[in-house]
Amino acid sequence: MAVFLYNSLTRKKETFEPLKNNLVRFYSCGPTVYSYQHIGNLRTYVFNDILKRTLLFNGYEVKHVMNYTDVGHLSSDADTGEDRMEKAAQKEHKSAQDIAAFYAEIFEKDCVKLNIMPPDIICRATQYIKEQIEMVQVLEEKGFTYRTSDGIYFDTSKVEDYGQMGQIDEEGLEAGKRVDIGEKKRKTDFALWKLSEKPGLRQQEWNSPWGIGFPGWHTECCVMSSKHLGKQFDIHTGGEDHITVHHPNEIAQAEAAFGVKPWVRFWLHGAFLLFKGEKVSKSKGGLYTISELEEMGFAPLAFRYLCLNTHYKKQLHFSLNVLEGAANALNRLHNLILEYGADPGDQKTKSEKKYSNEFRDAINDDLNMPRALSVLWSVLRDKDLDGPAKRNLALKFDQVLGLGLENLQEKKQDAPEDVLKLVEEREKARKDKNFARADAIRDELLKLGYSVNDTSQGPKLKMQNSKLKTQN
RNA sequence: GGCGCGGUACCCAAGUGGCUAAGGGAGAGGUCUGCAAAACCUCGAUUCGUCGGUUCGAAUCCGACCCGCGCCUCCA
Repeated sequence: MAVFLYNSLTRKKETFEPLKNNLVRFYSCGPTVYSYQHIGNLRTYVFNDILKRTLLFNGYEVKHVMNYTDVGHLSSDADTGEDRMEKAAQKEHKSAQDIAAFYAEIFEKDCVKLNIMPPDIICRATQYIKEQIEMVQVLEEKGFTYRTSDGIYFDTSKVEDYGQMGQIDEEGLEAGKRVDIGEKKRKTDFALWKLSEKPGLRQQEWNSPWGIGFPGWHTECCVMSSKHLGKQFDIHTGGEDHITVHHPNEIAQAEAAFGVKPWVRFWLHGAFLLFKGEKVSKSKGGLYTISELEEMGFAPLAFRYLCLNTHYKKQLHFSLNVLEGAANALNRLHNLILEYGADPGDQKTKSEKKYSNEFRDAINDDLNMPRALSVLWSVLRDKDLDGPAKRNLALKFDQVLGLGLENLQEKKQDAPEDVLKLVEEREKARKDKNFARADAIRDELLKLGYSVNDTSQGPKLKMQNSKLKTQN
């Protein structure tokens, strides 16, 4: 069964096959670690994760590399403006290194909460300065660069099909109108090495053949990916904003430096998450972090469910309303799985095979998770399957969905003493048919954050997820 | 201005030429329950932004128009 993926490079859905045997070499553009990652950023990493899990599900081996940008990402793609790491360091009175470490750690914790599998290798731009300089030297030797007073630039006119992926028509670019292109020859040219204006002021600067300075943003991905994945590899991903600037620039310089074409076979891009009808930019602020959602009583995996419910290439209109819907669905899913219990019977029925195939077809069709979820719900509704069989299938599907079905456990025993005491008291009241008292205790427990459900096996205590009633 | 995406029920969202237009959430009714909760059952679009066209047949293809959004500044 083949995996079909939409390739931004060809703008078509193509059959995926690795270049080398069974190994998929996969690079994803990571965050610039100068601030918190909001749920919009995180959506992209959920997308990376389902791609990776789908490949693993299909029996491929995956080598996944991701970077942290911790230098040189300027506040403008016109190659002007401040270095965002430097700016954040100044603002928070910390070293750039500390800023990077601090926000990287938070990002990693958020990924764990979202069940995002960690990359095999994480690399930081500042640890590959030497290699970046070497790459610029290669480009210089091959005649792809020119020098201005503030740095070394890549000459995009030397590349025949520059910007193919972004369908860039240089005449049509508005950049020249809105942004000073400085001494660049063309709007599309980009910095490979920026010289420090006054050496000694920046926290992060290095010596180079051209003078003290720092690397341009686009070089790091080429250098780090080739170091760990080779000079040609299978998949490169990122957010949809990279289709027009960052990735065309990477392609141009990598193909120029390495002499390979295509440098990367498949380019996949995740669509943005929108809030209140528009995209949320960090500069405007105002989009939630995972921690903030947790404070509102939402489980992080509810957000993952929400991401899965929309195809990755389609923009997702986020609201607390919609998140609550996802939280309810996930809750129900968890309840069902808990009810089914373990103990799998091993005989495979016909319908189990049918559902497995349907699921695989869905995920292999350009990661169609909404359809995959639909298959899951069909399984849970099927009258001909018993509990353990349903649970079995659900757990299998969850290898890709990552909704935490495997480690579900009743959460009850860790309730505080006084809560347990109230539950006991309530049971006594119920036995005495003192239902008024029993109901009063139930209300009391609810205020303490616990709900009690009476079942044939006695009362079940549940931590109450304070769910927001509708806002937005 | 250049490039691109989308408009499917109260909400989110699959489906891109042909069986009854997936699925989830919310809602309504019912079973169970001392009452709840959970679970289960039943009911929700003769219709897919609008208007034309192609076709035996279109939500799906073509054209025009209306609306919303993204990238080309920051950002995933």
